[in-house]
Amino acid sequence: MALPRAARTQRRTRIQEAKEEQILEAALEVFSLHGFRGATVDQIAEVAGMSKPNLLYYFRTKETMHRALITRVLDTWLDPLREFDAEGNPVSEIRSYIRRKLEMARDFPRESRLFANEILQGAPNIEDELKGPLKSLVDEKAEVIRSWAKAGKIAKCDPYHLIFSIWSTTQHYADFDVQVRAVLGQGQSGEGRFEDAARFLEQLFLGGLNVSEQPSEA
Amino acid sequence: MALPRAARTQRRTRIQEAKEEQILEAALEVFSLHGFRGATVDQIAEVAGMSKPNLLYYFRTKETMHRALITRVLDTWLDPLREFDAEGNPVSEIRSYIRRKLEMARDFPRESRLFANEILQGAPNIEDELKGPLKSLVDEKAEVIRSWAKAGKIAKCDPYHLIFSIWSTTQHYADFDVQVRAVLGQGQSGEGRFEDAARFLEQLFLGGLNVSEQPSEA
DNA sequence: TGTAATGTTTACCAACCGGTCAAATTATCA
DNA sequence: TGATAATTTGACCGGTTGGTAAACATTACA
Repeated sequence: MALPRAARTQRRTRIQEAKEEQILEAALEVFSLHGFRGATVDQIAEVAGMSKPNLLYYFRTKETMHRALITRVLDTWLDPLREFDAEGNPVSEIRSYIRRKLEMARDFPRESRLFANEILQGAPNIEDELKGPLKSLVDEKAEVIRSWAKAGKIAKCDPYHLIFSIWSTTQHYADFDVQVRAVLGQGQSGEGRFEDAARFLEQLFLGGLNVSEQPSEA
Repeated sequence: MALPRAARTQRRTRIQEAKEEQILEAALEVFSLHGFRGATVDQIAEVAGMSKPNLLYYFRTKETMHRALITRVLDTWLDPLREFDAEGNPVSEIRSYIRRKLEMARDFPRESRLFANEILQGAPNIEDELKGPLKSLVDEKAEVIRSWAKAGKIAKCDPYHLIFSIWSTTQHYADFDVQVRAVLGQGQSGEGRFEDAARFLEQLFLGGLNVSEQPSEA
């Protein structure tokens, strides 16, 4: 038996790279729909178009696969927040952030659901990453928002809860898609859904944070 | 063998009522944490403090148990929206609704997570209830909100997305509790969490909807 | 080309899953 | 009390699960 991917030192074969990609794509599909415990290796293997032992040759356990998927997705998932620019115009920065998050909910709903499943079930595998890299990034951007409020550029508000509310409102359209569609009915379940949401959320957040509404010294 | 609960016609024994309560309580604990497919009957039986066959004497299948739990919780879960009063003052009605929803997220996080799990995984068992009773109730309240906007009492906005945003922001504190705690750190993870959230959300929604900000004819 | 490393498959296993069964125990009430 | 109905239990079953062993096929490369 050859050494599987876990034992590789430097170079990765073309075939390794392709297969691992193929597997993680299938794993995303299945994990995001059923959660960790609800997903089966057989199912992932079938979606990936390979036999179960072949899959387990690249990822020795179900958990290895899940962890690899989570860490990769978490990284790209935080990109919109990283782009948050302290030097930019507060109003347009917040507006862009909302828009980008909403686009991600529209274009990458599986990634959003993968996280939602993980967090919902107590985040047994990624608690460290939440308390580490995620918290650091949020702390940094919260400080930016606080400075904007202090300078009177936006209304004073708790920056952490502002970020939470942007996360929750935007990701809602990915995670609770079934409910949103059910409530809106067939008429508005099509494409216009996200445009309406974007318009509403812009009004909500820019209205709620507008400094004309709330003088910097209340 | 006696007839189990499914065959009862009218009267329920004290012992039946107590045991079924005991089982649903345990089922809520386990289903809300692991989802339907991730939860095991053995686990629920253990939490309920009884043997698996004994549990299955009251609920013949895992799905029966899950369905009973869902329908019961869905009913109480929608209470805050039902209290939404068309005759009341728009601003205080919306404020009360947010406060009640936030209190439910604080006091009944397991119920919130049960739904989140269900919706997230495609709501295979409750799609009908979403498209029926839930949609009807939301349609009714959306019409109320629209009439308030038309009368110039609040800013014009899409009432459906307003409701979605209230749901998502409040339930976030139950469903994503682990993440919220991780980001806020140990300092603010205690009790003050929900009070800060309430203050922020009130500012956000009442600011975003205030008619002084957005004349009824823009 | 030859051969060693890499990749793939078939057959299989022990543990666990939801659910059944019949026997044993307990509550009900004439 | 005694008989009948309701409840509880241990043993068990077929199917599924995550994972393994080893033979087989393919690729990389000297």
